[in-house]
Amino acid sequence: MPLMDHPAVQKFVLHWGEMGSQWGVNRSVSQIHALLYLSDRPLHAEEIVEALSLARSNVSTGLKELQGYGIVRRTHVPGDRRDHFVAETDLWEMLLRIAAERKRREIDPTIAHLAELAREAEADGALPPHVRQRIARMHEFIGTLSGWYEQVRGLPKPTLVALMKLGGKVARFVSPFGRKGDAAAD
Amino acid sequence: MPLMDHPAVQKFVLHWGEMGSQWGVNRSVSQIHALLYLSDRPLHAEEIVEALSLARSNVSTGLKELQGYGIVRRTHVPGDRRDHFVAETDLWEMLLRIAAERKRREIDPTIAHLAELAREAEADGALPPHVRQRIARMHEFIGTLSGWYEQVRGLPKPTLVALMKLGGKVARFVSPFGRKGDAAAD
DNA sequence: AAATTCTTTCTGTTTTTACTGAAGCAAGCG
DNA sequence: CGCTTGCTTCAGTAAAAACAGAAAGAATTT
Repeated sequence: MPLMDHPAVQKFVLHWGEMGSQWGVNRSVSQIHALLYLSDRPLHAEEIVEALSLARSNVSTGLKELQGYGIVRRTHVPGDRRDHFVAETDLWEMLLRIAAERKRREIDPTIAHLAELAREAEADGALPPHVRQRIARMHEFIGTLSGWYEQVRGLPKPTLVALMKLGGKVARFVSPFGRKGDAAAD
Repeated sequence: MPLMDHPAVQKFVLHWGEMGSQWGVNRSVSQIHALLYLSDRPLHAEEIVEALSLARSNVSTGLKELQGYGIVRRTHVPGDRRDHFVAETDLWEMLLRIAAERKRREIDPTIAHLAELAREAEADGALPPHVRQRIARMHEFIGTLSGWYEQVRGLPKPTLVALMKLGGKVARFVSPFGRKGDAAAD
């Protein structure tokens, strides 16, 4: 029984496609991803074509994109020449990879661009000081976020999970003036 | 001298517009936002029209959207009937508000949808167990992230900044006997 | 190496989204 | 009031993105 025949699968895939498009990801791409996520075995392109009623070419492009994000990978099924595909099922891993790739594609170039702009702004005497300052602030801000991500991405998953569960409580480890090591657990 | 006459401003606005569209935000909307961010005084719609060469109606819609995100607000300039607009300049505040709004619009409905799906999946005997499990896992995962956000958003800004600067080092509070990749190095 | 099977790339079409200009509406002013 | 000014909504148009089908390109088999 094909996966898509289950109403729950159908709905999941449709919603995931919607979500994607709200975040700047092509709807077909996120649908393919959703389908693979719910599959417990590697699928080949033709199966995806049938499940989602997409053109073969479209599926090919979509798979490439997903592989670019590192959340889908090709595998081989013994005795079958066709490429098969599986999605990352560890959701932390998935999130971190998507984040990494979007950072690489969008954030890093933005930081570079802002750095360049900040340099130019420095040289431009006619530029109002507040503009210079706001560009610099944005540059710094995005840089800080980016640096934070770089650090967090390297943490072992159990640590991430623990931190997340801790939520706002981590705040007690940091006090505006105090020492960072002041761990007053309750 | 109009803001947009400065090359740095021009470039900033264009790049910000690009960025926006990659994240599912209308290019005009993010351009308007960029312009207001760089302005040190409230602008009225007509000024934005001229600066960005957009239709008046378009600017009106864009401003409404930005107000919806809570990152632009209307002000009144004494002796002028027209509405004027200023952008939030505190970047933390900006980020948190955008996050809050996107959560409200996209994440919360998704969680609700997943909850509904999970219920249905429970009842559907024909549904393969691994599908049930993966839907449940996704539901839980997004719920956890969402809960984390709710906690973090409430923290005072200096605390946020401190935590961010601390980066991966917060890990030592949660896994005292650090593991691979853990930020053991000072 | 010819034929088959599978994948990717390319081009034209469709669909969606963004945008404009006009019309409608509201508020303040003469 | 009725006129002016400013804002929003709406409908048609333009631009952009997504998509399908055809053609080309690899790889494998015979």
